[in-house]
Amino acid sequence: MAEGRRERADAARNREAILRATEELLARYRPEQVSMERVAAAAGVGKGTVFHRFGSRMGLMVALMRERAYALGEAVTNGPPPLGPGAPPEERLMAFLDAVAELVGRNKGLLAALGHAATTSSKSPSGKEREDDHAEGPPDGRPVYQFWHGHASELIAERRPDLDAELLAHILLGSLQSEPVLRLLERGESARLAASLRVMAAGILAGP
Amino acid sequence: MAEGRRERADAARNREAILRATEELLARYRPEQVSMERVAAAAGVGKGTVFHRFGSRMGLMVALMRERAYALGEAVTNGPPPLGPGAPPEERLMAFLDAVAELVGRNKGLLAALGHAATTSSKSPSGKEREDDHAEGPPDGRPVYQFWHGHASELIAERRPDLDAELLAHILLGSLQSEPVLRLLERGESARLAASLRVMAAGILAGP
DNA sequence: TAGACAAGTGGACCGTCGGTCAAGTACGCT
DNA sequence: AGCGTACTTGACCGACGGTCCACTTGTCTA
Repeated sequence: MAEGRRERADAARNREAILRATEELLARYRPEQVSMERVAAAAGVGKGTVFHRFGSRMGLMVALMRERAYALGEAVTNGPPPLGPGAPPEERLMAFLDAVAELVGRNKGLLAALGHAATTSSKSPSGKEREDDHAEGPPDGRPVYQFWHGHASELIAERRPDLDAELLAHILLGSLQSEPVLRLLERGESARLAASLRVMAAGILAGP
Repeated sequence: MAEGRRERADAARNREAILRATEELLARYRPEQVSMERVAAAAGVGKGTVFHRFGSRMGLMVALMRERAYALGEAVTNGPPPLGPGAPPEERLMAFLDAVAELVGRNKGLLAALGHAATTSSKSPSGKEREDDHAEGPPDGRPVYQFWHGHASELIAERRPDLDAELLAHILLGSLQSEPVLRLLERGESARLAASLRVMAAGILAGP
């Protein structure tokens, strides 16, 4: 891949400005109050530019999420144990859940915005696909959630092949999208979440 | 409570028509495509009537949810074991999770719509509160989710007072709001969900 | 350095949404 | 029958996500 020519300098500058503006607005206001128009205004560009760059509200949020999740993705695939390869599955899963809880805790608004974007924009009329190239994100090009889910799923399956690892991983990770849990995170209690996730993971992995 | 006079006949008829229309639309279309205007048209009433009766989109969805959850609420508080009082906590929790998974499975669209309503309507400008009286729902007047959470939470705490029962209950129940899990339910795999919820619950309740 | 062409930009515009409201309608009580 | 009031209605509102296209600007070539 990686076809086509380089990105123009002004375009890159604007992309950055939009991302940073979204970040700041998301930190200051509730996600549904962060409209694309407000983002554009805060970034000092026209609304059309935002859509040109990111395609849709969903696209913007995903791009921001990828950026945030990049380091974790790297650590998981290439980093040192216990997050990276090498440690036993249960330790890797625990470490991973800790890291995810902490990451989500530091980015409370974004997860909610992603959820909001997912339900709000019932796919743009034309199924355009932007933001596929030049993507920061997990090492491969897959969306953040799928990467996380795949990882957790594999770790569970490795230790307990008798269980429904895919679904269990969804349940574990799904809690991060639940409103009450998000509210908790907003009050800075991500350590409490991590502890409970560890309890659940331990319960699952404790074998027959 | 229960003050004021009785509900007028035409009002009751319309309330019923609106509820049934919402039900049908939710079964046939994705939640974000079920607009209040469409509901009104399908029910054969004006849009204003829908808002007069239910206050907001959220109010409508909550009313529908209450109606659906009424039987479960009854069974849990007054019914026979293992769902009702009498059985040991772990059995009650298992039975409850089974029942919830099945209920949610039969009402896929509604949960998603509730989530959508929660993020979409950032509370109506005037904080009106309708639908507080004449509410079917769990025996008390509390919203469905709070009732469910309270119940699961108590059962966990009863068996494992050393754990963070509140949070664990949120995580368990929160999975029902997660998109991937909802998609699974849409494909009729509620038994699979129930099984995995049992695994998690067992994992939590086992031990010291 | 000139100039040409693609890439990028901006904001008026569109359809739709959730929600409001004032004016009209009809129920139920006496 | 007649009255008060609860109920109904649809035009209306502001805001949203998303589109469009005339216009500007960066960059590549000669």
